[in-house]
Amino acid sequence: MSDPRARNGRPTSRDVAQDAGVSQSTVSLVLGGKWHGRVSPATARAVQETADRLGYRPNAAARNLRLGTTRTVLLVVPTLTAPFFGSVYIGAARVAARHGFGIVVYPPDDARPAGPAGNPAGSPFAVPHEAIDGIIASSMTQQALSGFGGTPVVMLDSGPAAAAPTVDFAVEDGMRAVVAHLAALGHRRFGHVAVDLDEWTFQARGEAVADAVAALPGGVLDRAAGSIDVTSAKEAAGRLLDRPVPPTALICDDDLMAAGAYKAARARGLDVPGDLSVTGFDDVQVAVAIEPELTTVRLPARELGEQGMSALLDLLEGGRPETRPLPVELVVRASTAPPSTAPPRT
Amino acid sequence: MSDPRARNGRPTSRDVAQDAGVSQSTVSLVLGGKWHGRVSPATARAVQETADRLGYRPNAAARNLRLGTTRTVLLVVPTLTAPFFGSVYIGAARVAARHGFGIVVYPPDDARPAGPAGNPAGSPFAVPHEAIDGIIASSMTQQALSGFGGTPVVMLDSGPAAAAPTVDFAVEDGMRAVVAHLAALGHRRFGHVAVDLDEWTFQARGEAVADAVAALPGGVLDRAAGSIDVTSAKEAAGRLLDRPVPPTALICDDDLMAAGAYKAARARGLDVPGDLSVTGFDDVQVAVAIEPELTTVRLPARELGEQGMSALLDLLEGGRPETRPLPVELVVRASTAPPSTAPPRT
DNA sequence: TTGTATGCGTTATCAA
DNA sequence: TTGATAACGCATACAA
Repeated sequence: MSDPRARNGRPTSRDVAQDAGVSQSTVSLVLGGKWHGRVSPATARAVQETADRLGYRPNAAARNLRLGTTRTVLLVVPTLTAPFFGSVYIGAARVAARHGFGIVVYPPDDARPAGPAGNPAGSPFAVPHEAIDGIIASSMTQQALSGFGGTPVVMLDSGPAAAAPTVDFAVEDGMRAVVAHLAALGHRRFGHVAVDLDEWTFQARGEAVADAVAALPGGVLDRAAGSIDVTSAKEAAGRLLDRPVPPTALICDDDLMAAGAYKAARARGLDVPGDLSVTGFDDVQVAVAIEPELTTVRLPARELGEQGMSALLDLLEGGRPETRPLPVELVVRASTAPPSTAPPRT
Repeated sequence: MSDPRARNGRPTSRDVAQDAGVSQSTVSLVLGGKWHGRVSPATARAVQETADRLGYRPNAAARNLRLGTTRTVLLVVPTLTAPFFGSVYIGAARVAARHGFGIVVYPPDDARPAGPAGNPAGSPFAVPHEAIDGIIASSMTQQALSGFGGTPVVMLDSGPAAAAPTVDFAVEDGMRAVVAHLAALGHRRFGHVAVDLDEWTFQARGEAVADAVAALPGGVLDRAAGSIDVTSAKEAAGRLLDRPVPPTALICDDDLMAAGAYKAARARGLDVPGDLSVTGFDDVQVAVAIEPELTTVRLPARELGEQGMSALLDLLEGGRPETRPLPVELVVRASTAPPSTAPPRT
């Protein structure tokens, strides 16, 4: 016997064929939906019925092997604990569904499978071992991209310098809009609460803030970095607030960090926005959960997913997808106001 | 020619064999890591080198077909926009990795693929068509479970009545602890801001609150339902607060809803916790992002994922996994205090 | 209208 | 120590 595995209880198309008294190819034809004019309606109906009765479900591995395609793409995201990526998924899944594709999500997080037992780590087996046609990688560092082999990849929110087709946000526009808004309110002394991650989007945000403030007569910028959580952001914001001449506005790289900035302000008896203006970035749920509601930059996450999937589809068909940065939108809410001390007159 | 598809540029083990001047089975042995004592070290090294040089990656579909197993399980979650499920994933992925399994996430959300083009909707092809060994379904309604065919399933947070092995939280204990905490503070008039979803966990929460309040001398309970978002929760809480005799404590089914309750209170000039106590459930990020920080019930999400994966592994090996509800923990923070008006003395 | 034969790329058995 | 060979389940070209 050369059959090493326990024969799974699942019926095969052969079983269906046998039970229905037809050949396996007929079953394949019928269940594949391409029997019209090739199989008699009566036979087709019979086959369909036996398949249902037996609870037949095609073996995906066999089908994939035969077809050479899985109509499945992998969405790789840096984390699942940020609601942002849920929206990216929804956008991508919608477009995918329209083309008969499925999407699975693969968050590297901290727990990568080691590959099938018995294989040395670092072997080609160590990468996600699902059968997929392509990959959409969102907001990853460049180095995280290694190991995808020859699989077609579209990168999201990873900057124009990426080694693959990419869809980006116009984050620079967003930061410029933030600074302009704050400047119009009268602010000149800014603090940038930055994310301490080596990803394009945060670097771009940082540079845009620096440039915009530098271009502002009398503008001065201070900066502190932290990780994307409330406590770390509170500390970073606190450092800025404790300077001899503190900023009158805190520009945060992320909405959650803005919540931390609120806390730093409150701990120092500062009112937001009366004594300190605060802005966020992303416009996720938390922006309207905190009080006062946050002035922030809305990132069209769903659209990012849509465009990313479209680009990948294009790529899979041999095209060379071209994309433009997605426009972002400043959402002014209640966390920004004129500074309490008059700005220095020039 | 019976090869309908474009031969993908990817090298096969045959290519490697040819290039290395050995047979395909030798390549398989070497790359499979089981060549010790069966292939000469020199040959093994040569094969390994050619494989690397050619960038060989094994075809997952073929391997899956041959092995009859994919060492991949599907984690099905109701949504990806709630950070809770990110933690569930991490837990499951950790356990999976230890056993050489991978996990992909499948959020049904609103965008299901329609199945390969040409197949009638509702056919067996309409389900997630990846090749997987098992399914972990978290916090789903019972009906969403249909269509999984004969694939082994473990359900998470879906109640003991589920038609499959299940891992649950002791949510009733959590709600009892909340009511006890509030009662000890002196509260007697409670409002339950409930989630308007037909999932076990919310039903259990509602019943536990009702029972606990009923068991409390002088306890009265009011109730309003809404969806899991700030605005809806604010409205629901507002309805409770506008009663002729409003509650002195609002028990929310979810942390995000508690944020909405804060807003309803603030809109009515009520101080939290001075005039109104508020509690949440889940203990996700937002609980410490809002002010005052939220008294809530911590759900060990990661552990849920771990236990779920362990149970599935057990199931896949033919076992009958037994699990106990996971203990939850009341986390007292700053949103609860004695009621401002003395409780009615009995 | 239906059945037979073939191959997808891999792993495992067996013979050399 | 190595190579030929079969089989996994399916979709298709082709023959009947």
